[in-house]
Amino acid sequence: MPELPEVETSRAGIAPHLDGQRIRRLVVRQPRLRWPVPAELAARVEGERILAVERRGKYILIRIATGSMLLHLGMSGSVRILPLGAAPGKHDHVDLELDSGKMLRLTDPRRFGALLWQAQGEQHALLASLGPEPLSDAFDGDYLARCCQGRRSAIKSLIMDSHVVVGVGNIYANEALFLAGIDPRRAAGRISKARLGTLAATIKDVLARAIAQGGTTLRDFVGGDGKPGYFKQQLHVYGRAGEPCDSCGSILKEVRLGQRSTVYCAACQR
DNA sequence: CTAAGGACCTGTCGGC
DNA sequence: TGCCGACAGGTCCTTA
Repeated sequence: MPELPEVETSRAGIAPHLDGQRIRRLVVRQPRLRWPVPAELAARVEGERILAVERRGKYILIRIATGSMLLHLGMSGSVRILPLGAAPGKHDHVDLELDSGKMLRLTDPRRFGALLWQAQGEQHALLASLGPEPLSDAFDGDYLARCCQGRRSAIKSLIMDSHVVVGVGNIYANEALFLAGIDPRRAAGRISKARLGTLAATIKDVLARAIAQGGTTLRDFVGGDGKPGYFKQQLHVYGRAGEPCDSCGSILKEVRLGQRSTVYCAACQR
């Protein structure tokens, strides 16, 4: 479900409800997510006050004095703020109950998400190897060109690699490559530095615009405030195979790259 | 080291 | 209506 804009929308939606709240109880009904929810997590966080709700890549970090809970939404995860006592559904795996009388509920049908613990002053291995934030100054054409140097894999696969840059998933990889006019199948190492500069800029642009629109709602994604995202109306290629290109009218093609659906315009993208 | 494929899990949809 | 395969917003891990 979530790429960076959806995770940021979720973070921003839940943060006002969590900031400064004391954690009354952590209820884990299903610990078997991508990795097991640590058995001692409830004991670590209960009674503690939430100091901040942050984000690194697609991880939401709920910070308390002794460390942070790391929340990843995987493919199908979402979070909602609900009143205490709301009856849980089949896929409502975790509730973070607050003194305010509300709770943060994690729902994740496919269970590719994760809830982990990072002690204060330490960095979890999953975060340690992440690339820069796409909206930061550290991510630019020079950096991207260095990553692409000598690489034969498809540029689309490379920009979706979280060790290169975080937050670019299948929707926005397709969109950014369309906007940059680059064929998603092109070998990363065979693209000019100037074009990679354009690509870095379009990645920033498409992500920033999607965040401003509250993300992309495909099925039932809603931010923590319960509102859907409105970016779907602005998608040029994702989910549009067989339809005409917005720019030139050619029929958009679909191929599979790294087992992911890839849609592009053979006329506009080279 | 790189690149490619499998793995994890459930729900939904299209075709027969 | 029922069954079966393909596919879905992620990404780590294994294999070659």
